[in-house]
Amino acid sequence: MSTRTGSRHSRDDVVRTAVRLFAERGFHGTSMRDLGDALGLLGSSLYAHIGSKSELLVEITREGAELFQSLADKVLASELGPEQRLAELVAGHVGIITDHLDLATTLFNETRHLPEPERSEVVALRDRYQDAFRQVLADGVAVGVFRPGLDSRLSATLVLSLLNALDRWYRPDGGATPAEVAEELTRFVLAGVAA
Amino acid sequence: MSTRTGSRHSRDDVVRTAVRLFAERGFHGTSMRDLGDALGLLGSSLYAHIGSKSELLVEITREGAELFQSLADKVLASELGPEQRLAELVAGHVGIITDHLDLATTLFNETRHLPEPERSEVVALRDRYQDAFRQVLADGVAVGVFRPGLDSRLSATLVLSLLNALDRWYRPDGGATPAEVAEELTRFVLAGVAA
DNA sequence: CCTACCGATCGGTAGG
DNA sequence: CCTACCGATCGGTAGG
Repeated sequence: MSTRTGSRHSRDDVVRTAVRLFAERGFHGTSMRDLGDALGLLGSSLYAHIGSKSELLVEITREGAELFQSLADKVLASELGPEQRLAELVAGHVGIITDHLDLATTLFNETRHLPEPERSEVVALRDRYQDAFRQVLADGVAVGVFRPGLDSRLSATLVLSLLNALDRWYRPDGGATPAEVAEELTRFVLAGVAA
Repeated sequence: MSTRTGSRHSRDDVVRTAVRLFAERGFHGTSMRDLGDALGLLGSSLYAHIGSKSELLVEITREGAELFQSLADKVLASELGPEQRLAELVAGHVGIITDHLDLATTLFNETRHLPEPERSEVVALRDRYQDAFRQVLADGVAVGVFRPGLDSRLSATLVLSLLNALDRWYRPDGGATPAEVAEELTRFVLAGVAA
């Protein structure tokens, strides 16, 4: 429904529309003609803006992975204690997903369809991110605010399981605001690891 | 690596191989020729056993959804209290995923690619299953074993977020046995809803 | 289960 | 960004 007359699209328009379609139908479920249709041009015309279909996926997943990585860097550089750090990670994570729902969905579901070496790079970023959670949990155990004997690796996996599933059920027009969701998730997570 | 000489495949061989490939590469990332290759025959030969590619996905997702539904039916028919019911649901859910990993992965990731009306049917089964969790949580609040004021709908979503993510990280050759995973998940879930 | 195909669609390019 | 294509691959069928 965008104005057609005289409207040329930017490369960014193409990327943003690709994020939406990849999230809705999957990478292999979206053809370049689908993407062109959504923008009001031919599939072949997309190649004036991009080099290839997989380039789009690379760009999208990398951008998503970097959002999470920036959050971890910020929290780890802070002066907060383990409990506050965990709460900041949870709230920040929820914020990224609620603000960039299609980006997160595409990152979580389509990373496996990335070509190498980009797939391995995104997986490595994800592992680094998960390790930030593991570190914060281990620190909390060490200073006694989290349960003694807690398996920090497994617990990081469980916390991220909870957080990453958000893209599967959170909808902006749903009952809860992002802040309410973050609060509820924080409560659940802290209960799960509390001393 | 199956014996090739004189070996004809059953329809079930085709379905089981499809589950594996759909889990690994996704429905749209798996061609009928891929599937034939994995079985040692031509893509076109598959049509001696099945009617269509989407029929395979329908059968696979329906089978998966029914496993979970059977669990819910069994637990709801039991004489257990809410806490024990929740523990049985968690343990049973973990058992289904660890015993049928590719089936669960395909159910969770590929349901959206189902044709209608089958997609809606599977979604309805999933909603019924989720409602079993919601009911058990609400009962537990009513009798005082779960936290007063707990939002049973949201909590059911969170519990299932935790459980369904299992297919993303559980590996049979990983560090933890299914029983250990179930125990850890039960602990985490019960902590999250405890009074 | 293979041979021999089918029309449709795929990602992508040359040239303007 | 369109016109006019390309070879490759898609799901699927007829006939044996």
